[in-house]
Amino acid sequence: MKKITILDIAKELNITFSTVARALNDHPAISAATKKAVRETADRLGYRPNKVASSLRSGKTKIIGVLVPRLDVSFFSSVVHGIEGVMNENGYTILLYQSQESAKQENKGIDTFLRSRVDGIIASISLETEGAGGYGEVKERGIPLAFFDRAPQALDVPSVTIDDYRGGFMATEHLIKSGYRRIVHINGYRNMHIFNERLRGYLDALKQYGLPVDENLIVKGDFSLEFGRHCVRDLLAKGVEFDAVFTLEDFTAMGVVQELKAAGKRVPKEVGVVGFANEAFTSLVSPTVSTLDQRTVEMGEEVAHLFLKLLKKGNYYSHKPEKIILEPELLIRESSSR
Amino acid sequence: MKKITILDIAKELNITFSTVARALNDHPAISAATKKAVRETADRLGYRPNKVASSLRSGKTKIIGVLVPRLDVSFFSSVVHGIEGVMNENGYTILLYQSQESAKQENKGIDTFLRSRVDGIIASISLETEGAGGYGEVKERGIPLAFFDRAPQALDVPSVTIDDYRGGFMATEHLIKSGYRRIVHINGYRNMHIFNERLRGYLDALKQYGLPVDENLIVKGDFSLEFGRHCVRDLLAKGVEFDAVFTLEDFTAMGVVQELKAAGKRVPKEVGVVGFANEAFTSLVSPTVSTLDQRTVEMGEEVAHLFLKLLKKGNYYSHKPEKIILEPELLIRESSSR
DNA sequence: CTGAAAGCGCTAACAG
DNA sequence: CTGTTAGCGCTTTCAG
Repeated sequence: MKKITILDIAKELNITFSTVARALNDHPAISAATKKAVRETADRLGYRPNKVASSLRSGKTKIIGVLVPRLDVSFFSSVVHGIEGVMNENGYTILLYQSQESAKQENKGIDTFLRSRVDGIIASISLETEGAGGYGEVKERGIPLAFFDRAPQALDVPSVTIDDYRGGFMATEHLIKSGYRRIVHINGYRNMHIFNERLRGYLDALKQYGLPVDENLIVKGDFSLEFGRHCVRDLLAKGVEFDAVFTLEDFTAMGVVQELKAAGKRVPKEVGVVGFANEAFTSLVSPTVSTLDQRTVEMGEEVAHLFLKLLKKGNYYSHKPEKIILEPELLIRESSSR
Repeated sequence: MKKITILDIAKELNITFSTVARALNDHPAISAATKKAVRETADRLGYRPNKVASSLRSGKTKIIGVLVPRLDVSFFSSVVHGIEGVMNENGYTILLYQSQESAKQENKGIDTFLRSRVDGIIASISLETEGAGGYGEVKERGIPLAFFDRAPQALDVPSVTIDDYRGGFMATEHLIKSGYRRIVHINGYRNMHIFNERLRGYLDALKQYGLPVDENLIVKGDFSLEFGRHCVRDLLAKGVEFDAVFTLEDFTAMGVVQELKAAGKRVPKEVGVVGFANEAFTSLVSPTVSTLDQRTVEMGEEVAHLFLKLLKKGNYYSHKPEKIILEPELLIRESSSR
């Protein structure tokens, strides 16, 4: 199939290609008759505008780069689902890249986006990213940039996050109010802001309710179901007394529940458990697991809207970066209800 | 920040831009000294090659369009994870589009990809797609195209799917061998090939083991946890006798288990249940739910590899389309073990 | 209302 | 080994 360009349409109609271009772009200074004729022959010939050419000329690609750690984590795929939905409605397409939680791979992604001349980048940083990572250059170049959930503190750009401090606080407060006193908190060993915030919420809740902070109850490690099981085994083996566990995310919480069951501890009767993320399984397992909802799809839609709003304003970096903070929702389920 | 082009580098070094271009592309006929000088000034000036320009000129974008129903379904996000990983290693970037299960939206996606001059398209069709949908044109235009999981039967192009017939057969056979006799099958009301295949597997297994086909035991509808519950309620209300349920996917199976429990039926003692998809929750709930694993990440990697292999061969459509069929894995868990 | 012409930044053939 | 030249298919001024 021969590639059809505006020149072919022009020849067909004995007009110039610039008239064709204008007709196709619905330029006001073109007669309705010409427009109609152009559109008809365009359809007849199977013409498809070449976005590559128009991008080169106009300097706009109508493409947004989306850089996330990994798409097989439901949190991220849900957010991307939200972003794509909104961007698509507004005429943008998504160029997708996964950092696989690696800073090096993340920088490759940024480089690819820069070469691809995306109109902007929406990202959530990898676990390895330090400081602003490779995003400093993006901002310096004046390319619109926004973050969701995992935003680098070192860079002052728009973002949409949830209030992780509140999340940590709410989870802990809820456990305290339910009568639990020795609350273990399993956090990540990485120095990531959102993790630190959840920890800070945990600590402040203890403080506010007059409970002592016991370093033995604060565990750091990677997050996984297996790590949750490991923590419980370890705590029990060490003879550390505890009556509740608040974890950084749900799979760890699930591991905690499983291992507690295996050790003959009743949940929530003897030990209360609260996770984080509202993974699908938390409402299906038994006992159902209390957790914090992170409003994933909404987060994606919000960051897309914020981004579009700023794009329209023009001069993306001339305004004070807006930072939207969503309130997490505490879902009290069986694992912490006694 | 001024945009740096090869011309700026050329001026800086008092050579022509074509030498710069060749140096950057590591052309053999350029002296090592020139290459070094060019690379250094490129770095110093913060040069980023413009992919838009090179795509326009070369006719290759190094972009693959990936069109999936929705990314908030873990099956699809896992496959896309696999596709992106492999494509990325091979220098391709992913342009992402969601059909949201709508044929109209799917055609918009195809149109966008065509305009974007993607080097190829990997897709899984929407529930609404009839015949070849908008993909016929893609093939006619000679643009490389491959499908995973949901491939239109009307179009003879490469694909990677699982053997849904085998899946249906294995699930049913397993239930029969476990002593279940009156096996309900909950299928979708849509006329989708992979669903029909699972049904065919179910029917053939019954036949092979000499069990009668009872139309009352075959239910069609949408798939969701709620629909699973509804089916069980309905069957019980109608007084239909059954001792096992094989569902089209896992959420329906979960609903079945929940409703059976609510009705005082013991799973798997009185009723066996087998799902499809191996969603994360199936191994975490109680009883754990037997299901068929669809090898999602592998499916993504396979389709990407197949695609790349064909791209390299050139003349994408001159070979007989390869159709890779992966064997599903039956995961026998508590819900069907008695 | 339409035409002419320049150029976005690069690739690649042809010359030397 | 390096330079010259001609586009890729569009957008966008400037003319008429």
